[in-house]
Amino acid sequence: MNYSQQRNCILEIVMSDPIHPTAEQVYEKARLKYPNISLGTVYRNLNQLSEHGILKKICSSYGSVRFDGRTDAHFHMICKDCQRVFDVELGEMLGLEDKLMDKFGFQVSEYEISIQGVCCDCKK
Amino acid sequence: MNYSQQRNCILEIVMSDPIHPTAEQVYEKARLKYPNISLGTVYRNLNQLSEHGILKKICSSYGSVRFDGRTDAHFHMICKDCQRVFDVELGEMLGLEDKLMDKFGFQVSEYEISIQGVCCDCKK
DNA sequence: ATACATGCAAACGGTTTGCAGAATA
DNA sequence: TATTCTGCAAACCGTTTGCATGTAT
Repeated sequence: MNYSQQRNCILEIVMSDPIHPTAEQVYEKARLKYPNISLGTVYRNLNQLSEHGILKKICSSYGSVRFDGRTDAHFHMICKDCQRVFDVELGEMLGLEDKLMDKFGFQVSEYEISIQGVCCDCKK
Repeated sequence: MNYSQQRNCILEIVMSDPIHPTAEQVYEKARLKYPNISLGTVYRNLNQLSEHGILKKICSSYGSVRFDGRTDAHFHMICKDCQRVFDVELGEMLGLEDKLMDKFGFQVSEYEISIQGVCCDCKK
């Protein structure tokens, strides 16, 4: 990958705020700095960054794919009302990989835990 | 929901074989019994059944949404090579819901654990 | 100079929807 | 009879891609 201003901007947008944005949301933010940036460029860069393991795709049942600047193992909680995605630390899952290898011979490379429910804000 | 032959057939297809089929795969199977069934009908029914909690949607990063006849809590392991989806029993996750409520006030309604990696068949 | 990235616009593919007619209650 | 469901086809929308131009190395 060569350097590009646009990709750098896109990466910063995703890394700097853990809102787990959609491509469209990244596009809107990127346009503040690069008014002519195209949605295609945003998609291309988000995908490239994911393929290089710099970002991670989050697939939720609600609409579009989201992108995550954190690539270490952690949970995601998705609120059914506001559809925000919250990070949760791993804790309980430590040791899981070994168990799956022992029992199934399944070599875990990454995982994604999506917990749906209602967050404390929306519950009010 | 009124009874319908097509919906019943669709439900049986998803329930009877834990392959976690896509809508397209359900469509192909349903056409064996109802050659004129439309893809729209398959989608409508899969979504209705999911909304009623009779089936569950599985969203994988690989292409289409998949459907699961099991609605109790369990893991999914997705092979990066063959893209098959395997069921794994819960085990380690028991107690998670209480922890999330205590710590975040987050009311879990359901969750989906997607573990990506390479299964023992594909590793060969 | 060469490879890579961009903006634009068109294409793609999975999914949804409007409609007229058929099946169910 | 009133409601729900179906098949069909068109629309939809998030995403990808081809192309000519611009930028990085």
